[in-house]
Amino acid sequence: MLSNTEENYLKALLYLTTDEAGKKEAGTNDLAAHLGLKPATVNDMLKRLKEKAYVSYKKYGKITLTRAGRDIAVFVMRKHRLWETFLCEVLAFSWDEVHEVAEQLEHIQSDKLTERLDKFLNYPDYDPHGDPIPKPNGKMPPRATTLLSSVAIQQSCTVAAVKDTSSVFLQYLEQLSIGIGTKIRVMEKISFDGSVILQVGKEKITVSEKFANSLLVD
Amino acid sequence: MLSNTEENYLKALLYLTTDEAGKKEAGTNDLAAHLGLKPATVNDMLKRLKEKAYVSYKKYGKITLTRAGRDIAVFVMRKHRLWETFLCEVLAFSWDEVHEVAEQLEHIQSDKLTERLDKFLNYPDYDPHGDPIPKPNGKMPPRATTLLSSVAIQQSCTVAAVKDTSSVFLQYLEQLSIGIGTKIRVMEKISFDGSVILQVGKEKITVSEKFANSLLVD
DNA sequence: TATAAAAGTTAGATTAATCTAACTTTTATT
DNA sequence: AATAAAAGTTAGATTAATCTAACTTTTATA
Ligand SMILES: [Mn+2]
Ligand SMILES: [Mn+2]
Ligand SMILES: [Mn+2]
Ligand SMILES: [Mn+2]
Repeated sequence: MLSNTEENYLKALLYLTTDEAGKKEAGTNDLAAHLGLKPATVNDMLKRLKEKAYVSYKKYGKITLTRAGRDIAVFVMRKHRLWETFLCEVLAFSWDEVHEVAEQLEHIQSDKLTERLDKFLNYPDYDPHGDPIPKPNGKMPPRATTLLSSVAIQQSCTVAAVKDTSSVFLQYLEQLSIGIGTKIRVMEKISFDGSVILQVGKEKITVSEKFANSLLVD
Repeated sequence: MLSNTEENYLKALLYLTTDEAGKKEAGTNDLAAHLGLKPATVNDMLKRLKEKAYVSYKKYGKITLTRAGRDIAVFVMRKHRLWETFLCEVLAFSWDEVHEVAEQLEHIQSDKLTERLDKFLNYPDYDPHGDPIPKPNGKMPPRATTLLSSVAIQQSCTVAAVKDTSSVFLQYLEQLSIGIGTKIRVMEKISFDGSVILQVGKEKITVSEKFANSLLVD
């Protein structure tokens, strides 16, 4: 059985080598930065994970997850997102508070618990941030890919996910009464700095380009 | 912040030095046996816990929890029992399956989670085994103390708690349709071997002395 | 292409948690 | 009280996970 630490490495690798982080390959430094560790530390751990056949790489080369490694990482991600959903929907946590606790809960080892939790939550497809929750077979519901910034003027859309899950951003969204499912109409784009003027409910608000690049919509 | 391991030592000490285990004092060997470790290992850890002022003892002497140590142990126990209750009541686990998972969940660090869980469960006083759940202030609801074996003939009583939480016993109780709250009438006691004949619902059943010493009643 | 910068690796150290084997102190039994 | 047994401690080793400092390889750029 894997340690929490090993699971965290695999999860970080999954993140770094999938769409989310942009790139398809990950190196020692990327991992170290993502996990808040030193490259030397990561290098040691990678040797162990390679030994156990969870990752694959050659000296000085890029790192990829093996099938076994990816399966574990996906399962940890499944647990993380199910717990985040539980915390929000059942225990009334706000969406900026759940991540830290889910980081711990994702390591609880009990298949029965995971499956019962999934059932209790009525088999959700997305977590509170709009991220897809992997199914028991490892398949993922489709992830929204359209950025708010790419929506044409006068078009309407629905918030599907947040690309940035930092507390500051999530709390700002809260303040603007924007959440998953909120309808937004793009009114105007300012060429000068990329700002966008949106219609949200009865309110007209102006947001930055950075903001418009951090929201995914349908 | 304490490691899971340290929390387990403190919880074991709480158990060993309270009513439950009979004795009031605990030694290195007791602790080692209870935790499935070697005395040498426990000795090392005790030095660290003493250093951190969670336990108190002198060389070759008996060990006791300090106020700080006991507070932590009680809080871990609170979490353990709340999670067991959650697993049974909300996720439909049976009472012989919850302990193992609760052993993991009891170490999740989030006061907010604990308090929200308590609220969600409607502030339960007892866990699925009839053990009292400590309140946030550390106070415990009263624990049942009457053994089924001490109930007089022709007296009726209600099952309040199990003294033995092993799977075999819990599953046996299940099979006999006996759970917390079940009404039992003591019909007869066999002097030869201490067996007891009980009336449970419409059934008349005979149980061993060991059995009668493992159930607590009101 | 030569060299500097970035990325990755190795060596050596530290801390927590565990073990075995040997030793010391306390307690129980003759 | 003497001695045997039990309980507790110490010494020395191991493994996982981390670090710093120094070194090597790869990549970028002048
Ligand atoms: Mn984690
Ligand atoms: Mn999430
Ligand atoms: Mn535990
Ligand atoms: Mn219990």
